[in-house]
Amino acid sequence: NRDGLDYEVDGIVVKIDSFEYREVLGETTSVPRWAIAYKYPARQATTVVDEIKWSVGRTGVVTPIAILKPVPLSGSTIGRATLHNADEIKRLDVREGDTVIIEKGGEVIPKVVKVVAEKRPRKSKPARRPAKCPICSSPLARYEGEVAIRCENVSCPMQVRRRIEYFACRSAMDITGLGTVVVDQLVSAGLVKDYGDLYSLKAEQVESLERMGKKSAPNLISAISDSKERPFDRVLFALGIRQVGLHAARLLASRFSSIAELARSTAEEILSIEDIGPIIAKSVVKFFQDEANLRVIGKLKRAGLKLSQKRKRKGRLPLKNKTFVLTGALSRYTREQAGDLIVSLGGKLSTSVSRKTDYCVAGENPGSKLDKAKALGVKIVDEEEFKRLTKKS
DNA sequence: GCCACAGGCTGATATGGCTC
DNA sequence: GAGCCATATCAGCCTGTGGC
Repeated sequence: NRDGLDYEVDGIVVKIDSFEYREVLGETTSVPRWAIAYKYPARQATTVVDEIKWSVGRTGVVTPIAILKPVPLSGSTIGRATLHNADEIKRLDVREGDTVIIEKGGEVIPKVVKVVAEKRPRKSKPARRPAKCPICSSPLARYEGEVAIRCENVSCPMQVRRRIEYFACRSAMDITGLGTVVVDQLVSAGLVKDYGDLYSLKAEQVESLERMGKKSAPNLISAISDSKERPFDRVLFALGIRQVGLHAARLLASRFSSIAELARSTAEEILSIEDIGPIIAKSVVKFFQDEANLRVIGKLKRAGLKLSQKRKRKGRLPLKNKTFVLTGALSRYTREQAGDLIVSLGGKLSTSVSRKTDYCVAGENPGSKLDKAKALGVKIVDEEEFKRLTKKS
């Protein structure tokens, strides 16, 4: 019905006002021009804020977290909720000791919705943002136009730990067995001062750590050694250059064939890459101007990591200019494999759905991205169809 | 300058598997 | 059995980019 309809699935009412006909990937199809999905309201719970803690991330951003009296909500027990930043604390006027209403956004993420003002303790004081880093006591800075407050000490022990964790994480060097706790131990024991030191670790050194033994120590050393095989773009991502995530790292790797070439490049040269703007370009240049970063890269080079790549010959790119979003679990591919496949065939992988998305690949238990894709008229494909699309090459 | 879009960053819980 | 890690899923906020 071109004029629109309302329908109901499992108690969820979807209203479609009208349709239009669009050319989607060579097929003429009808898509809703305007639609609203009515969903169940999020379930809420009431609890008390025991404490507001401040955590330090790898970039030095200091983030407030509400430590809550544990309360069951939507199938899990909530004990913490991010407060995002000092402005959010001010907006909510949340204080230690406050009774608050919480809910799980999208049934996953705990969120403080509001404070129950009438239950506020008499002597409560407004939460104050710290003047010093909670870890290293360095003064905190807040730059004009930025919401975040930052610890500027690049040697802050927490930043060092987080950078190493980031370097080792799955989407970077993918070092199995090197998680938060092991990184903490390595840094505390003085065995590692930066991620470059990982490659000179010996099994005997690791063995002496808590909960490490004759089996896990060699496993960790072997995992670190295996990571030397990660491709150039992953190494670039793992370096932790600010503003350079997986996507930007791939773009840089497609333009520069070695880290030396990238380090020599000017902001203008970097800026000439499509989708890279002045902020990212400046951030890359600044990274390679830092002596400490160059020293760590030296360690990586001596360890034999892939700091260069051969120019790729461009084969057929059947997915060229097509943007994909993945939601849910696929049975034949991990998310990473599916993403790599899309990129290798010329496609673009995105994390959020928009009108510009060409395909939403929906696996088992898809999330809200599928709803959004449907509402925007994005072509939805299942795993079989995804396989056919990628086989066309 | 405004706006839409995309990516980056930080944070959350649950569960299964592995190691000690 | 305890503890840790990996994995999966997503939110919310912020920022960068490019088009108009």
